[in-house]
Amino acid sequence: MAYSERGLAAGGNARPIVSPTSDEGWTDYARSPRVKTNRYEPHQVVFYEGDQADRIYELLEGAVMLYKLLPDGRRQVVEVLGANDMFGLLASRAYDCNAETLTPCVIRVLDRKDAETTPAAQRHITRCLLAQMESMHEHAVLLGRKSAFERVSSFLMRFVPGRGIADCRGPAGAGRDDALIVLTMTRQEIADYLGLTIETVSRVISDLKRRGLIAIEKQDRIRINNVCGMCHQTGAH
Amino acid sequence: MAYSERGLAAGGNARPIVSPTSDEGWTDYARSPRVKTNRYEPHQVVFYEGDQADRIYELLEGAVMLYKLLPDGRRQVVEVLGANDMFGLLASRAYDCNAETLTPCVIRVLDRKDAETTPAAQRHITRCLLAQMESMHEHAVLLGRKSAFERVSSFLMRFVPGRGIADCRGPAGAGRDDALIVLTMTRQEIADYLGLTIETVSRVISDLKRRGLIAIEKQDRIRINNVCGMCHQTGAH
DNA sequence: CGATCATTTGACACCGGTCAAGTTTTGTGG
DNA sequence: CCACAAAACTTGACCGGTGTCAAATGATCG
Repeated sequence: MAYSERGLAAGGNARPIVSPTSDEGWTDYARSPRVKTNRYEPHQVVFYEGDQADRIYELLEGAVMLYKLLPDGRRQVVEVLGANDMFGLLASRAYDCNAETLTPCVIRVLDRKDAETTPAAQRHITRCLLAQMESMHEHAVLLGRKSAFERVSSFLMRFVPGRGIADCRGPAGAGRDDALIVLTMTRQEIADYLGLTIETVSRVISDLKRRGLIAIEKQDRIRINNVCGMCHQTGAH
Repeated sequence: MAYSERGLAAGGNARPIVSPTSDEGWTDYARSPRVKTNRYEPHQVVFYEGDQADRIYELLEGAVMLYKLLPDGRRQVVEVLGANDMFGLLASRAYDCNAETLTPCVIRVLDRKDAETTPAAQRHITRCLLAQMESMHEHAVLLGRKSAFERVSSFLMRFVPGRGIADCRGPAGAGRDDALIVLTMTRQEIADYLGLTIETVSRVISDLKRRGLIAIEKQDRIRINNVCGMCHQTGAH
């Protein structure tokens, strides 16, 4: 039995594990006997590309990345998922990606057949897919058309809530316009997500620091000193 | 009234316009009074990014591309769709891409609300989304990690049915292993799809020709002389 | 405090972009 | 069917942004 399964079986601690954003009776689903909720450690593999795909997953807490490998070892992280995202969804019999946690995670595991035959589940899944599809489109632009600077800037802006989107309301008040973001990915993971090398990511971050746009408080805690200024580095404005 | 709408309103010609691959009563949907079927010319815009998204589209015949633009004019084609694909699906209120026909097309136009409330439509939409998501993952690998040669080779292999997939059965018979493919995209569109410039696409194609892997019969008709050989240029083997 | 791993920095090479001709193909009108 | 113009594509020369390889520095954890 995997650690993650024991984790909850034993788990007497009362932390709620039901998704807060339940829409239209979706969480009724969780009452099914075939639904389990598991805890995962950081950097634990949820499934491998090619595995028989008879389960689908709902990420309740934490962050998960999906990635694909080329035979020579090149890796591309194709999606980074957050709370309430679903994954392991597919058209074919086998998963098309590897799924690995970035942080400690709480993940609900559903039987694929159940999910496919429950209308409420269907709606929820479709909604997730639509949102993920939009992210993929945006990411295709990043991978196909943006420079290394723009890629890293776009990546950092992802973590500033409410900013950098189409209708960005600009800085909240007058004066300073900064934000602290906490990275859950290593430089290597960021590089594999942005289609760059680790060295290039590192160089761009150092350069942004040198130019005063950001400050590195800890390796994984970055302060953006001028959110608006950073936004103009993304290529989207 | 747009040309495309008149096209069918007047259209007395008896060409069948119902999708051949109807699953589980999905085509019942087409009987709704709010469903129209339109014809489009090549390079006609179906909708623009930012347009109010109250319709969804089902491509019955032809090919459509979805693309996004950056403010400075850089373009990324994010998806190339074929018969039975659906598009204009979204999470948000406005389309996130531009949609433009590549060839003459027959497109069924559905009311978004209708589609959202019809279970059979839901299933069909979800199925399309799942297939499109897998393509997007594959394309992210191409954009993020493949060389220009690998990108163009992968692109060409897309058009050889049954080959280049995971379980490629290899050449059908003994002896020659060639295939003729007909491109529906210009070099510029291919470049914008593959995240390259038109010059690089042209150079790679010329090089493949020089090395005898392909032959250009007409600008848009390319013969792959050695499908297996081409496949090994894609980076996937 | 030392070992290990992650990250940064430097030097250099090369792939693919840019700019600028050519050349071929397509379309139009006579 | 031909002549011409416009568009699409190809080719060449050059350069710059990223990748590669190697070493130094910094973080983490026993």
